[in-house]
Amino acid sequence: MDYLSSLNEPQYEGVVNTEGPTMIIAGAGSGKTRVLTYRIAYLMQEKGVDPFNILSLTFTNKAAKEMRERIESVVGSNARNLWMGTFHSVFARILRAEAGKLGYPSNFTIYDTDDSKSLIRNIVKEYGLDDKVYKPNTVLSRISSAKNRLISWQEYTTNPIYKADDDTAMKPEMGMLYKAYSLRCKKADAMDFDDLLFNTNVLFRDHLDVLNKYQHRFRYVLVDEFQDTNVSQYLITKKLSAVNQNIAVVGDDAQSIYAFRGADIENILNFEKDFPDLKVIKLEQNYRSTQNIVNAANSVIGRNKGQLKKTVWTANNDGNQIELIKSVSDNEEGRFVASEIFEQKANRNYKNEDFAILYRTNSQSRSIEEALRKSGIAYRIYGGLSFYQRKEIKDLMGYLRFAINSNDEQSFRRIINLPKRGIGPTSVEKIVVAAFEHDIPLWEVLTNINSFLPGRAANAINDFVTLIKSFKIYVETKDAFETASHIAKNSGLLKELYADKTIEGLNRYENVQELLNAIKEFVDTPEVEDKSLNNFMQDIALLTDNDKENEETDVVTLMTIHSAKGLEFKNVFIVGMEEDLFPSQMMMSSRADLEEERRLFYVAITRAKENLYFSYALSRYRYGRLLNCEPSRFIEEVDPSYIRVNTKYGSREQKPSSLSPSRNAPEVGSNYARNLIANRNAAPKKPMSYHKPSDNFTPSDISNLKEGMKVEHPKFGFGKVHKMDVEGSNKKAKVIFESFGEKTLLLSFAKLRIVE
DNA sequence: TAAGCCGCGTTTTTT
DNA sequence: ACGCGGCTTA
Repeated sequence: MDYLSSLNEPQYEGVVNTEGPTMIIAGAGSGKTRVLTYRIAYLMQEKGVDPFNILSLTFTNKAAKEMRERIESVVGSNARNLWMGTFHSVFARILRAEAGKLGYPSNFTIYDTDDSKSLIRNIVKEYGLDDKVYKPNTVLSRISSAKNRLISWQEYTTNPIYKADDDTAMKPEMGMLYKAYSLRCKKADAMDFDDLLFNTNVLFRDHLDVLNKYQHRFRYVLVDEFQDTNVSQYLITKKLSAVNQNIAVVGDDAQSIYAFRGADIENILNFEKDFPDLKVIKLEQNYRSTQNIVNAANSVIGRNKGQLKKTVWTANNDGNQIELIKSVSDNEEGRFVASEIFEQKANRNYKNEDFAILYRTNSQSRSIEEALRKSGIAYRIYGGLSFYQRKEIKDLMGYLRFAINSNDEQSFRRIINLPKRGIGPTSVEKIVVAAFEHDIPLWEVLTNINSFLPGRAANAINDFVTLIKSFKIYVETKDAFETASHIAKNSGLLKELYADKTIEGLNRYENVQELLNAIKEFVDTPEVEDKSLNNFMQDIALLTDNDKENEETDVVTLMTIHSAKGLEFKNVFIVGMEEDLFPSQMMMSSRADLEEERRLFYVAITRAKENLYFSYALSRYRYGRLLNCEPSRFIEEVDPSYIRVNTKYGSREQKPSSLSPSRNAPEVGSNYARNLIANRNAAPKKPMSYHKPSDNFTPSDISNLKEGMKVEHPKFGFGKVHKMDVEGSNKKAKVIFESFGEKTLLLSFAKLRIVE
């Protein structure tokens, strides 16, 4: 095993210490992936473990794929037989195999977030609830967090604790919605993302024989990015390794950035309790970055209170200081970044692939993208609107999904009147309600439509059913590509797209072709045995754009910091370093959240190997408005000795003072003209601007808040506290603002300053 | 049922 | 800015 000689002491421990529970705390750049790969290789080669008995769980498909490739380069093609993938994909696979035990068909549909939200929207409407109170996002995240803590709807609706919480939050119907949502998913033979984990827990809880089978199959369990697991995920891995106890988790609490998704740092503490003879290994030497970068990162993360003890150090060179680039606008920021890349490529022989531009939100990519394009620098954007989220793709996928699972309500709603066949929302609602009230599957209602919906619409439905039946025959007898192209043609989707000769229309047509190409590729892959559409569709909801192969490789990478986790680049630009953008305004409510933002900052810094840039702009477009920005507090949090101000890009431009429509005269009566006039005539709106970051706006102040106090809110201005609700952890205050009237503010979120 | 107009909200990250 | 949903009208 010559590769073992390249490891340092703790790394070596992490590789060869294969028996019993192990926790590897791995600092950024400490060779974590290396340890994981070698550990698996070691298991296979030295311990003779069958790859079939090794389960390795990651959070992104990309990470899984990368690791598989790295292992393959050590142990060869046998690596293909490893159980390796994201939690969601691995357990979706197991759930399909065991679906019958839970009362699902094995071809159940996986609802993506859009499906979930639109289902919630429908339910809220059906129950006549206020959709401003019960916003799909809010409802879904409440349901999601319940599921991630393994709280079923049955428990949620009977346990008064949750009811009390929801009452305080003025959302008393939440439990009812959770129930209705769950029943509707079940009825549609569908699981959402959280169900994949929740139902795996149910499966292992209620079917000990099944649990037993997988406990023995997975003799070794490895979990990457352990700090990002939620309770639901943790319990699955704990159960699976209960017999053999061979569980290895690898993580870094300093890089936990998915608390918003239910990730629970407590898991690290619980792990020590649940596996008392745990072996803890710390990887603290950073091989990735320069001294300067490592030190800067340490100076940032040191500000967080709750971190495990760990000292990340490096033996690498000092390297350059972080360069701070100031610009006047988001567009200028883009230009500066582009010209710096251009220059560095020329002077220091870097290639495009040596650069990454990281930002907090996907929407920030626009200005950067424009600048790169103008400079002729090849780039690739990760994330954003996924290929699979585009309307035309979702439409075709809707047909494919429905042909496979004809009880899938969301697909049904999407395609039933597409192209138009004279079936409106009224008929659709009647059908869905009929299925629910008679407690029969949707498809059964559709195939017997005459007894439920007499009249004109019934004929149209019957035609639709005949069409779908003909598709189902294809699904049963032909391969995925033949089926999909048949459906694309005969559904009328392709024809409709083809008729659209606008640029967007052509794009959409091409996108559909691209999907068909992907299916063709799937069918032509020799290793794929089952070439049915059914098989192709299995995990498609779990795929994201990031998982597609990229043709061009020498490109600058643009991505959010979240997607950059686990990656490294020689040169990294962290752009949009502005207060309220990064750290995000949304996150500024409590200290716990600020600490998560800080960890995110830490992740961003530690992606860089050689050179790091911070960039901020003094103004930025958002919602079509030019907003004033201030430098992020994070810039000041870095020990100043590691930063220098870049003077090359001293701004020559004037900061734009107002939004000036630089287009041709708008058509009279057009939406644009209307908005323009509306904006001009709008009340003397104060220019919407980011408020100054001020210690006066911290949550600590508001704990002293009392009725009758005069307060200031960064957005609503001055007001008087009318009423306080202090129930549970959700403290709320009703405030009457001078210019905005009465608002109820959740105090843990509100930025209030007590005036007097 | 379809088309057209109007008004509203956007909250950040991913499986 | 932009898209979506709701509402009105043909």
